[in-house]
Amino acid sequence: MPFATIEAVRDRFRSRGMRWTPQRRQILDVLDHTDGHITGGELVERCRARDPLTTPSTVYRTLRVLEEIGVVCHAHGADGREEFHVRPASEHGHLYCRRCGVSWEIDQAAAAATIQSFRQASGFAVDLSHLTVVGVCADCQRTGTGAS
Amino acid sequence: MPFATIEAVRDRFRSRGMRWTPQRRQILDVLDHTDGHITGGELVERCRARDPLTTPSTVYRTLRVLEEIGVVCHAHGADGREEFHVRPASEHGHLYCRRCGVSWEIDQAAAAATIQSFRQASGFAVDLSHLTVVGVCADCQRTGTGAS
DNA sequence: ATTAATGCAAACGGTTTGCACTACT
DNA sequence: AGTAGTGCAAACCGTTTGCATTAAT
Repeated sequence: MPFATIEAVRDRFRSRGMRWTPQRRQILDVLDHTDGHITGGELVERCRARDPLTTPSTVYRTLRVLEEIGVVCHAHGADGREEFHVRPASEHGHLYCRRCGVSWEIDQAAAAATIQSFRQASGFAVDLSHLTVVGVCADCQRTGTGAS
Repeated sequence: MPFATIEAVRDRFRSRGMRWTPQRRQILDVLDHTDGHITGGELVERCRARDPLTTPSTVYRTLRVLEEIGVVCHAHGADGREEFHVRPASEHGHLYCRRCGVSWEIDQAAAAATIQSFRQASGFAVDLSHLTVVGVCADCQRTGTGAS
């Protein structure tokens, strides 16, 4: 359950004079079943699986609104595409292996040293949910496949 | 001087059966005068400033080749665009403030704690040149402008 | 009734491609 | 001469927009 409840989000919409529509409910429902993050395209696809009439514009527009009201926030993945994180699911970043392409979540604990070091050095407040760390995972280092 | 010499790169091309052209020399020359990183679009622009006939396709194709032979490598900036780093200019990442939009380089020293913590935790080898850390800089935290 | 949200189709920006032509080796 | 590289224009992908229509309030 990434965010409190869908009803709470609905009320958040209404209290701002925005409307609650079946499409928005659908999107929220998919997000509610999403673990951590999702790209715009993936969200469109998953919505289409439930309702083939889903259109990208509605999905992207809703995502923008959801970001405004603090339900999601977006970062850019290793390939440059937008990646939406559901909040307040525990804030996290991503660790991406450029050899095997697998990615893992970076939770608060794993990022502690990173966040701490930037705060200490320059007072910079790292946004963990925006963090994508690229590199080579332990497995790929061992098997030494592929180029630099 | 981001890389040894342009001549060394030229020889690297030739030794692989690739050709040395005025366009490639131009691109290398611009990269040689680039401090740290540059986007594809910026490179096209700067080349055009010297030779208005420069075309994007040639620039992007050359960048791909340069990455193959290890002269540059690319990451994705905070906005998702490709950012090319010249090597072996000291490897570095970027710190980007989402309030004021300013960005700073993250050098080896500044990244030490981050790199170390990931290596220790999971043996992951962080690619510093691919690292973009987004957050809020000390100044913007103080002046508290804008929203989250 | 009002006006926010939708669906479409077309535009967008950054990057890539097919192809005929040019020019490096 | 042979083939890698160029320039063009058109395609591409993910995302955004204008506009007429629909539907939540």
